[in-house]
Amino acid sequence: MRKFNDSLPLRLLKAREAAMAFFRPLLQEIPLTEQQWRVIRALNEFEELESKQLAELCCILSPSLTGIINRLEQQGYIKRRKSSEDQRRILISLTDQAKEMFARMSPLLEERYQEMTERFSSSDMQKLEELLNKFCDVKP
Amino acid sequence: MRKFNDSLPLRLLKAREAAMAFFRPLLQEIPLTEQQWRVIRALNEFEELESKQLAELCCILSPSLTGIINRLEQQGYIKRRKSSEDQRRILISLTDQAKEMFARMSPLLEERYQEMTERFSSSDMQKLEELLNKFCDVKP
DNA sequence: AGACATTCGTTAACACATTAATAAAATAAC
DNA sequence: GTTATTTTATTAATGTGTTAACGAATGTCT
Repeated sequence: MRKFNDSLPLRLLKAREAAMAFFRPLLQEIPLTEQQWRVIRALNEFEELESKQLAELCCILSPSLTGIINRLEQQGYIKRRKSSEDQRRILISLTDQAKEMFARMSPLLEERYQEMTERFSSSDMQKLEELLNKFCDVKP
Repeated sequence: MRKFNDSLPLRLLKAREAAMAFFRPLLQEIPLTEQQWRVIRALNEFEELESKQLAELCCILSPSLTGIINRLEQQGYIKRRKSSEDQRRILISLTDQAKEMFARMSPLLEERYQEMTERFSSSDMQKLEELLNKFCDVKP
């Protein structure tokens, strides 16, 4: 029988923790949670998104996203508007305040990402990313 | 600038989801959460553990573990006793009921693990595990 | 048009994650 | 031996993950 530590899900969890250790300190200074940053990062790239698309991109389930959106709106980082064609859809985008904050923070986070890559190994990182991508397509 | 989807933490998150998709259905039938199963799995291997060791092994922070332990005790899966030398320490072990349940479920889960490995690629799996282990040692 | 099912966002209920603070026991300092 | 420090588990407070259920808006079908 496989030993406890050999479980893949646990290894993935630990690896994620190791990665986040590089970014958490910076995010805490703002302060923003990891998920909040993920949402802001997605909105920075795609300008305006529906709640559903945002959930898909960020891998956040809609009930969680509802809360995250509310808190980000409260903090003045995002704005929401209803789609005119489909009154169910809600379109979300960054405020100017959020764009400024993102412009200030992203170089610092990018720097940490570089440091992480170098301390690991640039080629191993590439190989790891490939394997992870391939593994994500494996379904039961 | 790196594109949204290229973030390593996000890839690790997605990969973990892909892996859990193989096991979740089985665990839900018991029913047990993923974290509860991780705790039971550790206790099955190490017989009796202190709360602190358990947290370390399972990558669960102690405040979370307190709740998990309480619920597992309520369900009759674990028992706790105080260490006689050090009255702070709490020793935790599986009940007979839990051992039976584990013996019944673990072959089924092992089977899913095998299926997951085959659908991915046995050699890629091995390579992935190596890279993950190496990555976990990278610290800021 | 009116009954029907679908889709989207939300709420509800519970479990867990994270940080800070606390209480109790053990250890170290003096 | 009493005080200060450290260690261990817990509680508190807030944020997120997960499943089920709900209500409103749209789409479908006759």
